[in-house]
Amino acid sequence: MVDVAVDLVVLTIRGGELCTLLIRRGVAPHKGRWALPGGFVLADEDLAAAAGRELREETGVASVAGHLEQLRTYGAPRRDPRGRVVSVAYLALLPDLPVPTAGSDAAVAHWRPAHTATRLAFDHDTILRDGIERASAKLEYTSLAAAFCPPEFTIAELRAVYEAVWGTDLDPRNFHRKATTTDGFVKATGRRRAQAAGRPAELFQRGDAEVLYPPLLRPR
Amino acid sequence: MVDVAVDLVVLTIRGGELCTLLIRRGVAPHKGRWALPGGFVLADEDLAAAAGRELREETGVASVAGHLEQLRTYGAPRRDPRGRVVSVAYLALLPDLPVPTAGSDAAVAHWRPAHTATRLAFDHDTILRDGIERASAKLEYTSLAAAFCPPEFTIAELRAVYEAVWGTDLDPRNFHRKATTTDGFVKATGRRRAQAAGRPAELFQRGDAEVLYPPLLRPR
DNA sequence: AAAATAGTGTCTATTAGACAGTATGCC
DNA sequence: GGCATACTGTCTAATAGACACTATTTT
Repeated sequence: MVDVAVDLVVLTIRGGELCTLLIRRGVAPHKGRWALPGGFVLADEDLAAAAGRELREETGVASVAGHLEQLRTYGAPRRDPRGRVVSVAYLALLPDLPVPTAGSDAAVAHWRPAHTATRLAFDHDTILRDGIERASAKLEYTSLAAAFCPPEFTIAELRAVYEAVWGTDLDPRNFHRKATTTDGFVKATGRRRAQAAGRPAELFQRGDAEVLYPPLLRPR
Repeated sequence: MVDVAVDLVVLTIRGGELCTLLIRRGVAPHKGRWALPGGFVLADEDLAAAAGRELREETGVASVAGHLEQLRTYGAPRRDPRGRVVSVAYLALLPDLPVPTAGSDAAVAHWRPAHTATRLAFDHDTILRDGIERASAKLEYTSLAAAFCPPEFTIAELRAVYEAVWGTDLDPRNFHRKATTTDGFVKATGRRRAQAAGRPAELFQRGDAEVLYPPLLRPR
């Protein structure tokens, strides 16, 4: 008999950088260390429901926008000094929210750059790494990048998602062509949005396709 | 507090068909139904170790050849009528073995066609479906197809893996070119193997690359 | 007009898909 | 020789990457 927890890798794009939600632990073990948000699964609760509940409690997000999927399960016998805890990690992708750190929990959540976040509690370094790698891979062959964007977004915003997650620059012209011609990726709204300067960009919504074919591969 | 189990989606190619290892349950619940092999994780046992142990017990395979990876965790509150059981599913890919059903367990394992296997115990229909989908997807962008083959194999055998898993025919000439020119996919041994008829095929080993770039995409 | 950002068009290299043709074995 | 399978070469269409150029806004 073991305890089952869910841990959350919550990713968003803030200021052109991939960020993850971390909480500072107020109690032992690993008191004072940064950790992924999470908690124990309730007696009669589904795993995905527990992940959604923790996400709401930590971020205040209804999670209607964005995306939540199971990442991987971590169950090394001594990963938690309190005893045997098997943790089912979930990956959440969210648009940059106006209320990112409003936690009803005692511990307040903070956004931290995801690529450099390290020395986390438990095995959360590994879980975070796995989450970033999953997100990077899924941007290639799914339309999931739009989960980082508000309901209506410009092609430049969509490109910024790829650039932040992959840590590379992409050619704006070629990206525009790929995004707008790949079937089901984005849907034109006809509306436009004015920037600080320059020609106003057309606004798009997420398309119907889950899978991009052909995929949008990372440059090697 | 819940029980944690591992369930195994064990896949191989037999007679040009994708097959999965199933056991007939001898005890309630779901007595007499077909089910994925699996069992409970021991008190101080790592999840991957438990999966490897179950694989050995059910198949007698040392699992040195082949491939074993975590698939996904299934934890719906009422998925097991005995109580709360969270199951961490693993996916194993094996070459067609001379001793496939030698089980030291009371229940004997049998190979069954994977694509048509259905009406399994618990939520094992879903787990098997997810395992097949994972294998199909990973053939596209990894060199994992070789895990289905013996240490030395012909390009035709490698192609048969793709055709069995994807359920499609591939052009032998184009596949040969793709397999032999994609960096790190296969390594020539210089040896040949005589068939029943026709020119003997060159024997290859698995290459160093984990990831295929560019990928070998399923036809749509 | 200058600057800035959005978007289109064009050229080239690479790759996938179709398939003719050649190589090398067994009967 | 006939047949079967392995392998190579060639043509064409689609796609990615590089980048010139046009469009539409603010200052």
